[in-house]
Parts: sequence; structure tokens; C-alpha cells
Amino acid sequence: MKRDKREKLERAGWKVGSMQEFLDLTDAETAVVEVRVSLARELRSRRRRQKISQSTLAKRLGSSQSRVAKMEAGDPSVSLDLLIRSLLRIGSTTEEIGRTIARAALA
Amino acid sequence: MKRDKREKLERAGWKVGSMQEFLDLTDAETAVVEVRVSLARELRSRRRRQKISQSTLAKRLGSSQSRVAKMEAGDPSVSLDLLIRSLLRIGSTTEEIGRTIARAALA
DNA sequence: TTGACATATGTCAGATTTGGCCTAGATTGT
DNA sequence: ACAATCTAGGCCAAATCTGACATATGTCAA
Repeated sequence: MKRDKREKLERAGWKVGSMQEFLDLTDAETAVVEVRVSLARELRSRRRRQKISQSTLAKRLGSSQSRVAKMEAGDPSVSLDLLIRSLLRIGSTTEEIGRTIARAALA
Repeated sequence: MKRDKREKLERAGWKVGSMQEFLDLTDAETAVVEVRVSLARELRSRRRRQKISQSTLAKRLGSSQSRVAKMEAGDPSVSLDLLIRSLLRIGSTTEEIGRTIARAALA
């Protein structure tokens, strides 16, 4: 439930909601992307500051290099969940993460 | 990858990481819970301010009443992802969400 | 009390996400 | 140039999450 939301709406002949609702949905998805990219940048930035490779970070997170690459790239297959968890594990505080998200729209 | 992380670590006889790493992991999970609860409160608060039922909100989100209840309860089966997406859909800005998360630890 | 509505909680099939593997291209050091 | 290292991206089985449904409990007005 997410990627095909729009299709669903269309298939349903728009009776699902008003144009307003569609716009909210669109805006929300846009915002999610912005937030993901912000967190992604933060992750890369932190990793570089620690001067470690994606592989090293991956091990530390219990994940894989490819996933770290996708995280840092803001790949759609990466959830905000994974990004936030990862940041917390490498020492980010909720405060820092909050600020990062708050600034998302500006980026 | 998440709920059984500790088991994995134990099964591996602790060679996976230092005590420090285990503590980071624990702290991170604690923080995730705090963040989830904060977002959950924010969601409930917003819904109530709009004076709508969980069912109504559910329809608006394209979800179900039971899931909304779980979201507001901070149930472990709810991802930060879903909470953030939901908040964005009902009009929260990234700024507000960021502030909510930043304050998570204090709650 | 009864009925209508709101919320909580369990379950589960289907959808999404993730770790891991592999490979190609990029970057760095010598 | 060469080797070593790093990063990007595709792929997929396994793990996790989600919507929907059923049902229990709670609230409140008639």
C-alpha cells in the first residue's frame, strides 16, 4: 500500500476522494522523499566524518554494503525507518534527527 | 532484521561486537520506541483536534481503524515510516514532525 | 436495557522491505 | 598501468509490515 496508491485511485474512478485529497497524498509523498534524502545525506556525512567505508558501516549496522549505498542514495527501496534506526545506531540523537527532518523541505 | 537481533548476537556467542556495540544497539532501540510514542501522541492529538474518529481517519489514510488504533498506541507492529507518512497526509509539516522527534527523548 | 458508535486487540494473507550476493564501474595508492 | 579498495545497482529469498477482518470492551444517549 503506497507505490500503487495513485493507480488504485485512478482505477476507482476518483470516487475515493476529492482533488484535495489527491493533492495531500501527492504532497505527502513528496515530503517523504525530501525527508529520505535529508536523512540519507546526514548518514553519508556522518559516515565520512568517521572515515569508514560503507562496508564497515554495514557490518556495524548488521546490514550490507549495498544497502548502505542505497540508504545514502535515498533509494526508494529504503524506508525512513531504516534510515532513522541506522542513524540512531551510529550515535545520532533524536534531537539531531529531528532537526534534520525539520530542515528537509528547505534542502 | 530487528526483533531477533539480540538473539542473533547471543547465538553468535558475542563475537559479533563489543559490549559497546550492544549498548549502542540497545540505546537505539530505546530511542526508536521513544520516537514512535512521540509520533503516536502527535497523531492522536491531531486527530482529536479535527474531531474525527479512528475509522474516519483510517479511510482518509487508506487504512483501517485497527491500524490507526495501533498507531496511536505506539504498537511495535507500526513502523516510524507509517507514522510519518500518516502525519504528513493529514497535514503535518516536516518541521512539525522534526520538532516532535527532536523532543522524543524528553517525553 | 438496548442500540449505535468508538476504541482496543488478535490474527493473517498479501505487500513491502531488507540483508546478502554478485557484478560493474569508479577511485585510490604504488 | 595495475592491484586494491570503494561504491552503485540488480536480484531474490527471507523477514517484516500493513490492511482488513473479527471480536471484545467501553461510552453514551434514548
